[in-house]
Amino acid sequence: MASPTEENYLKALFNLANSQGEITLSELASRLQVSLPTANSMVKSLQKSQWVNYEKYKPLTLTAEGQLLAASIIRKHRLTELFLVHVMKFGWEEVHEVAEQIEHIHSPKFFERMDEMLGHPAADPHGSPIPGLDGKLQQQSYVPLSSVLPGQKVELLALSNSSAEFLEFLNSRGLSLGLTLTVISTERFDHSMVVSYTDHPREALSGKVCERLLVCVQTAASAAH
Amino acid sequence: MASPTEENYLKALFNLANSQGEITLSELASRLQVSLPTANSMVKSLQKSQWVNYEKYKPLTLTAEGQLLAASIIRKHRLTELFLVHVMKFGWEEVHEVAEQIEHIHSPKFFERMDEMLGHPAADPHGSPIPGLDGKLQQQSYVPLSSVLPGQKVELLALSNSSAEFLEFLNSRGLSLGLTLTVISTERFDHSMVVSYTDHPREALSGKVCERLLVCVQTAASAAH
DNA sequence: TTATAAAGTTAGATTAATCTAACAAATTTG
DNA sequence: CAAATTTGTTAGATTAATCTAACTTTATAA
Repeated sequence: MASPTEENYLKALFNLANSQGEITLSELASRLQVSLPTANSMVKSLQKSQWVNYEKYKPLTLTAEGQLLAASIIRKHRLTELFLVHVMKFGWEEVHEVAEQIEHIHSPKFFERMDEMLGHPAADPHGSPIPGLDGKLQQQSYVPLSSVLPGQKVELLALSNSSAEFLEFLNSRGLSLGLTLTVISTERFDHSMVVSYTDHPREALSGKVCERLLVCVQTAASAAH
Repeated sequence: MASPTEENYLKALFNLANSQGEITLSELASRLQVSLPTANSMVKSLQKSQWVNYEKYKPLTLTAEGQLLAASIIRKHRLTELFLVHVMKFGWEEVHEVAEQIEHIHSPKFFERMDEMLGHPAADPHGSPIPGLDGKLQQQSYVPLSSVLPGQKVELLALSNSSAEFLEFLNSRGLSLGLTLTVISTERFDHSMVVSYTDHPREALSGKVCERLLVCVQTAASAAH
């Protein structure tokens, strides 16, 4: 069983690998705010547990087992964030710190219940995908609403930025995550768009707003569900 | 800030004090499943943090600060148990282990939200009181329904035993925590009772059931709310 | 009331996670 | 390509939480 500290190292390695490919010790150390020798000795001990492939002076990689474990922690983190926001009415800005703690709770059931209560979400509110139980990251296929062509139906799934004001604005227009939007027209002039959705047959959104709304173009598969 | 380990020592001391008065080192050690020297050195370090009064060979006591901290951890534990059962639909038997972990989460808001969502409960499902934010234990005034006289109005607040079968039985009769019951009559013969409550003007409950239902006799104050 | 048992203490070792100082390897660059 | 810089490693120390072994104090009881 990994300690919370070890779990943080695995998480950092997973995130670095998914954004940079090659992982160096110093990147790991600076990400975790520890000294190089500390990271070095921890990496050796993670190797002993078969979670990390380590050779002197070589870049670091996670083993298959390490990836699975890391993904499960990130899954717990992102589920927690969503749970705090949607079930417990936290603000987006407040959730990270708490989620950093709750992600280390050992209880499959606790997180499966969160998952159920949230309706098995595929991504967190910032558009970062939530790994499945198999540790696989569904590749995110979000695009900003601003890049969608007129006539298309899309699902609003995430926000690229979620300040309190922006959220209030969305509330005032009846916009919430999960909603299906149909693009009616776009305006070359200022990149504003007119869209329709539940109870809103014609709503104009500024270009700035459209860039911040992350959507998924509906496929046959996603529409069927 | 107390580590999770220190918090467990404080919690054990609080619980022992509330059930035994005098606390000896060996009681503490055996409660926490650690050796005497381990408990001894931890107690010294808790003394340094001003949470425990310690003198060689003397019984242990918590300082005022220590009591407050211990009560806050127990509060978090019991709120978590209730939250897991009522919001996340865990079974009573499953919650303890998870609550032992979650009680160490540092986030006042997280637990205040639980408290709100649960309607500021005064006791956990086993009738153990939940300390308030001030660390005070409201003295529990629960009595088994079986000891209530006919004509009295009571509030169902806890269960002395909560097996799955018992809970199913309660569900089948529309009985849930928080409900107000009026005792219509009691039967000398088998200690069964007839009570009325929402949508159930006349329900007979066996003596066994009545012993397991913990209720609070309504006062003017509690009824007003 | 002294001998034995129980409870508490001290000393010293271990493991995990961290650090600084000193050194070595690899990489960058003049 | 050799010098300088960056990166990685080793050695050795520290703190928290734990242990066993040995010893002391307090309590029990013959």
